[in-house]
Amino acid sequence: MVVEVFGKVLRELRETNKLSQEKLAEYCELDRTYISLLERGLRQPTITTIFKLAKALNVSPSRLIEKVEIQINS
Amino acid sequence: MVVEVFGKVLRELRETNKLSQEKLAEYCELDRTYISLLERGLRQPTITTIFKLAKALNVSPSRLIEKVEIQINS
DNA sequence: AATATATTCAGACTATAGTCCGTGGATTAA
DNA sequence: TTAATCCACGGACTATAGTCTGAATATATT
Repeated sequence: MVVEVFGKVLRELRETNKLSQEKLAEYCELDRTYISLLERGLRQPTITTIFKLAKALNVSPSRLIEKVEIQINS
Repeated sequence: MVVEVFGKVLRELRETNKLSQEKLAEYCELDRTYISLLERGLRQPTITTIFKLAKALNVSPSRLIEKVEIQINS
C-alpha cells in the first residue's frame, strides 16, 4: 500500500520536474534501474533515500511523505 | 546525519508517549532490539517502518519527518 | 542489599534495499 | 530506415534492514 502509493507520487513529481529516470538517478546518486523499481512499487526506500529523492525533486521530505499520506487517505 | 537525527526524534517521541522500547516494538510489530538500534542511529528505517512508528507514536508520518528536518536545519 | 524493569550489546541469521550490466520494446527525431 | 532517448525487465550480485535468542548492564523501586 504505502510502497505502491510512494511509487506513484514519485513518478508524478519526476514528471512535474521534467526529468528522466536516468537524470533523477544521477542527481540522487542512485541507480537508474532502482528508480524504475521504486516507481513500480517493487522497492521501498529507506529514510536517506527519501531525503535524496525529495531534494532532487524540489520538495521537502515531509511534503513528499505528506503527498503519500494524502493519496492513501482518499 | 539523517539516521542519527531520526533516532533522536524517535526516542523523544517514545518518551513523550511514555512507552518502553518493548511496548513500542509490540505496537509496531517490530523487534525490541531493532527499536534500540534505530534510536542509536545504527539502522535506517524504510518508509513502511516510518509509517508504523508514526502511527504508534500518535503523529502523522509527515510530521515525524518534519521533526527530523527541523532538527537537521538547526 | 535485593528484586524488577528497561536498555544495550553480541552473534548469527533471513529478507530485502540498492547496484551493475545488459537486452528488448516503444517513441520520437533525422 | 536509422539513430537516439526512454523505460521495463532479467539476473546476479553486495550491503544492509529487520529478526531472534540470550546475556550483561543500567536504572529505579522496595
